[in-house]
Amino acid sequence: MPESGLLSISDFAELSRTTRDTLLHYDRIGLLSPVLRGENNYRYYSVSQLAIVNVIRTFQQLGMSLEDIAGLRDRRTPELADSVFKQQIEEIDKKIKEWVNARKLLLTLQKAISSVSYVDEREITVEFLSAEAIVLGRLNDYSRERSDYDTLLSFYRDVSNNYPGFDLNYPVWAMYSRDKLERKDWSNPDRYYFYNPDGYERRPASLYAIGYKRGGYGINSDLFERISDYIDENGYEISGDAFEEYPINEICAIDDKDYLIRIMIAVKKKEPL
Amino acid sequence: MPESGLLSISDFAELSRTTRDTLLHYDRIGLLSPVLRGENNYRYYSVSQLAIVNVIRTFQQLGMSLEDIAGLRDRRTPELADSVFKQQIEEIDKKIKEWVNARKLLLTLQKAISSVSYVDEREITVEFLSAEAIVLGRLNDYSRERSDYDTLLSFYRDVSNNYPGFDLNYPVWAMYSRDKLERKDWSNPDRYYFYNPDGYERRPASLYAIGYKRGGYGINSDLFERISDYIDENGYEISGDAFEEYPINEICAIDDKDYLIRIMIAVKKKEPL
DNA sequence: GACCCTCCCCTTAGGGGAGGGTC
DNA sequence: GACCCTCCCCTTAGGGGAGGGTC
Repeated sequence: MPESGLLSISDFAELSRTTRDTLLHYDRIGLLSPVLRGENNYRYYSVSQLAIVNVIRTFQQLGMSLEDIAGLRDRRTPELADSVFKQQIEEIDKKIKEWVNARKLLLTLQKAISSVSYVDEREITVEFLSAEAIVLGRLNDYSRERSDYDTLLSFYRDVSNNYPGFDLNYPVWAMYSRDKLERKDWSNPDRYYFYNPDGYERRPASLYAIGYKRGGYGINSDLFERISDYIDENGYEISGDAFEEYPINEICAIDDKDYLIRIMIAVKKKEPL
Repeated sequence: MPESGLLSISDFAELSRTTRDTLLHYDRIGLLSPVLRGENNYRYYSVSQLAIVNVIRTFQQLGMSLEDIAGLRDRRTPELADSVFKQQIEEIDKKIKEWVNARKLLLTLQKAISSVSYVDEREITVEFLSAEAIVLGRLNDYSRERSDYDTLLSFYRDVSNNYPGFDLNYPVWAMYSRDKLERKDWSNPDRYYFYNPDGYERRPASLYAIGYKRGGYGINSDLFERISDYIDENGYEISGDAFEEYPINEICAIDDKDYLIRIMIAVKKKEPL
């Protein structure tokens, strides 16, 4: 017969927002046992054990193993608890930062996709785009690197070494500099970049001539030609760099025929002579 | 011989901030395989696979199983990715809220402990305390409940039902109402409460006569007497409710002889006649 | 010497029954 | 009928070798 104020295992599980199984496990490993076993061998927990479960659960959330938690329990003093709680708070602040970063990544990926949900690939348009924060690599050195892939690899290594705080989570795109474009040379990108809300550089605010094309990586010269012709024929001139991106890529498409390339060339209206 | 721009498994692990073992596991279960196997059977990854690993890792962080992630990969389209990313962002917002709540709990527990690190238990003091947010229970009904424990249990059930948003993570303390104190009746607490930064009620700002005592739960009348005598002898009078707490309790002490009870009685200076 | 391969065994924190007793 | 018990088997995401080949 349960004493007054004692809780059966299921009632205790409900109030502590855990499961019966979890409490059985805690009892088995000796982490938290009921204050009383009835004559029927039933487990009875006291209300004051609720506070203990909550601390256990919070420490678990933080990635601590039940073994380590039991270790802390056996050595607990006000001084130890004070310092552990302070450390845990710092851990939580780190976790929150990680989640904020993960959120920024997902938002960037999602914005890339939704930005092209109503695109007509046949059209070239001229639009004003506001500045976007990016991480921009060094000038690619094709005299030293064997291929596009090697320059890309150098970019990753560079960012990895020079920006230890930055996750390299974001898909990487290619920039072509203005003078190259004016020579109609779009053979090799000059720099790599990726969008990142914490980046120090900017894809500048400007008018951009924007064109799209379906297909896998690498085959872009025809699209450059189309946009270039459009610029010439519509009274614009190149006024800055070009940015080449794949808003639809292997992350959200299986077949590379479905990939979508977008090239944006900074332009301005030609001054009348 | 590796082709240009391809990465060995260890290099790829380093750049993608995972481990070799993890990549071996992904390959074994068919989640992510290298683009190429060398003639020596070595695994070679391409740089564009980095973006994939990052998405996998982010989904994993969110608690998705590798099996589910592989399922998404096999059905991926821009539309699906768009909606999954949006859902994930909402998940992250929930997680962040959970961490913020865990942080508040730890901070409350830590503040309770550090508030008594330099306490002299023999002294009664009178101090001004500012208001603190609390969750305050209904008036305890001792005609219906069998014991202290039952009233406490009712409190938990009440809060659990009426404040579904609130975690019941915080240790619960006891309030004694003013009129009871004036009759020097400190037999049973009138309400229970716990500190919670989101609570709607307040422990009011006031002068409080504060006393401490070592020992386990329940034996408090001698401390009430001491504080009451101090109030009478030093020209104060009771001006509000009393709050009874155990800043040192089973969470941070093993032996209940080390527990520390604190009673705070709201007082004011007696008006001269 | 540093790196790669394929087995194969091990772990944490429970969840899911089966088979039988208790309120 | 709802709840409790014990026993036993199962899972996910890798980590840790051992034993042998490759750069």
